[in-house]
Amino acid sequence: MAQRSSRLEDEIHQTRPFRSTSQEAALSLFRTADIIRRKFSQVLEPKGVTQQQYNVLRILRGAGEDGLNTLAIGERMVERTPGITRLIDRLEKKSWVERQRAPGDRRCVVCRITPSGLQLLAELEAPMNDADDQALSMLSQSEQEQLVELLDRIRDGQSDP
Amino acid sequence: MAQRSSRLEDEIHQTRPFRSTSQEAALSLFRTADIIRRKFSQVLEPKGVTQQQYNVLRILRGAGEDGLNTLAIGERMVERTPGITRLIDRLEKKSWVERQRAPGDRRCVVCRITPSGLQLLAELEAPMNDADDQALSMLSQSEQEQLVELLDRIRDGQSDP
DNA sequence: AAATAATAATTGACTAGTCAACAATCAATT
DNA sequence: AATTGATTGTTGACTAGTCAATTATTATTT
Repeated sequence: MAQRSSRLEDEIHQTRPFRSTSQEAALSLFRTADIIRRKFSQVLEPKGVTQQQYNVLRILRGAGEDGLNTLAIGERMVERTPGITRLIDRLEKKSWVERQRAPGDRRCVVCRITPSGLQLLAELEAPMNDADDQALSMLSQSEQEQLVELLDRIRDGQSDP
Repeated sequence: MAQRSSRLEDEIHQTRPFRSTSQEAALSLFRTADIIRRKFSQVLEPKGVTQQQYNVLRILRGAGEDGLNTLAIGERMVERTPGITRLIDRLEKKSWVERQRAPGDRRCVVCRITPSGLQLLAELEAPMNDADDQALSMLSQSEQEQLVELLDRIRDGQSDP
């Protein structure tokens, strides 16, 4: 078994080696995700949007004029419903989203993106695409595909979330 | 160029294909990290520790009796200092950590793990090791190393954070 | 020695994610 | 028709991460 010296050990000033590659991989995953998250935030913050808000706006753009209710938005995100409710509170306050009690089933709240929300997304499209590309630019196309495949298999293999 | 059908597209009910593999990879990274984070939380929550608190406790165990000041803890984490301060407030409240103004430089606050903090880490060691291993168990050793290498290169390639 | 700058840590105000409890509405029964 | 039960969404209380501003101490300069 090769005794590889680890980049991550230096990064976090860790003196002891990792117990296992699985531990290193998990930590590596967390740190990499955090760093890329931060990069995206640099694009979004000047516009006053957070990453989660941006996600919801894109989901609502995809839903079109029919809109989506709160639970349905939650299904498309990792987050639980209480968070979504308050997140949309803030989007509504900024007039990027509007809410309306569903006429058919008055328990449901239909959320729709507004024209100014669409405008915001349009302005963010190019810089966000650039951010994606830059964040992964050090990997070749086939390496990126390799990465996606490994990550897919990890998510696939998680027993019962 | 192969038109691969994407697992992630199904997962988030996305109707349109990803704009690019880099976009898919970034999203894949976020979702995978979140899912594994959640798995770890299942081990930690019963003990009343959060993941960040657990990280800080391990850092302080590594520092030994000399302890570490607040800024030094921050350097070993992704987080900024204000977060660390309040995080340690909570660890102190639960008697897992103690703080003391440094005698030499009274601006610094030295944080040390307590015996009950060490006890907690000892109890968590085995289940956390299992969680690491289970989370990555669907990948072979060499695939895990491949993943670590790809992730290292991504972090390495981020310009100036 | 007094004034200024630099450093360490904290507080305030915000966004966010989580769980538990709750309110409102709809569906199904009796 | 009135009660029970399920679904949908919200609120409360907590942990967390972020930025800007502040305090306390130390270092440097005049």
